Amino acid sequence: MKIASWNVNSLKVRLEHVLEWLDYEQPDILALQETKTLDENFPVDTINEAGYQVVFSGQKTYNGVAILSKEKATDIITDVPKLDDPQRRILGATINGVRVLCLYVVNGQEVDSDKYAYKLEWLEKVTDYIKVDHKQHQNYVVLGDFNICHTDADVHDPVAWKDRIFCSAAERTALQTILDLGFSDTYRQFEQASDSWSWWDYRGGNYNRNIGLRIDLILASKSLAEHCQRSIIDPEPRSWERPSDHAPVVATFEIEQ
DNA sequence: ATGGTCGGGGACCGA
Repeated sequence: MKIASWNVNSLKVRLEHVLEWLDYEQPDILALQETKTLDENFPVDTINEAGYQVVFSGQKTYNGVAILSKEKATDIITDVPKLDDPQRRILGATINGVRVLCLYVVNGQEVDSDKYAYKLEWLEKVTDYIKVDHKQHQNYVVLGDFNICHTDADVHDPVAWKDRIFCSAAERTALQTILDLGFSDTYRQFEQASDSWSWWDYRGGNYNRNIGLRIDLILASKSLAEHCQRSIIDPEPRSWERPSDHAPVVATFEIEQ
């Protein structure tokens, strides 16, 4: 079972990229973030014609999440308890017995800003939900754009980024708290090349200079993680014309479907 | 060599 995640930075602009990528990668599940698409405008027919079903939670201009899957998604959630949030950043679904939680974590702008406080509160409420929901679903994947660099290995310049947004102690602790519920960062289960990033700033030719961050993660529950055979970042679509600033990430699990 | 959205200029958000 191949499970992927991609922040597409507007599905309208990136639809052809998504279709091209689905065609060659053939994931069973693809979680999208930053679709920036109202539900009534979601390209359901085009996705269906590509062989995928889809569920989504969108809004105008900002945020928006979706889950594409070859098999049917059930038990859809778009919100978690105690988080009354108009921002569409959360989408949970069960597919082939695997609970999938797609997250577009709050950016946070700057440490100690109002948005930073919202980021930490948002993470706390989502973590509370995962803790409860995981008890009912052994095979569980939390994936998406986390907007957190877990360790200095996930940052091109840890000195410059020290204690800044994405790298603050409170953000890293929040991510560790999710991992401590029994999740594994599948990417780090395998030996990886150094300087491997999932996001590169559009500015300054940063992709060609390989200056970036690893902020797009696929976390798997213990029962799934022990069957993870591969977890990679596919940088290729970042080199395509008019790309998303994020690359897709992919994890493969050897499990009964 | 800053992109996307909304809207029709430029502000806002992003990471």
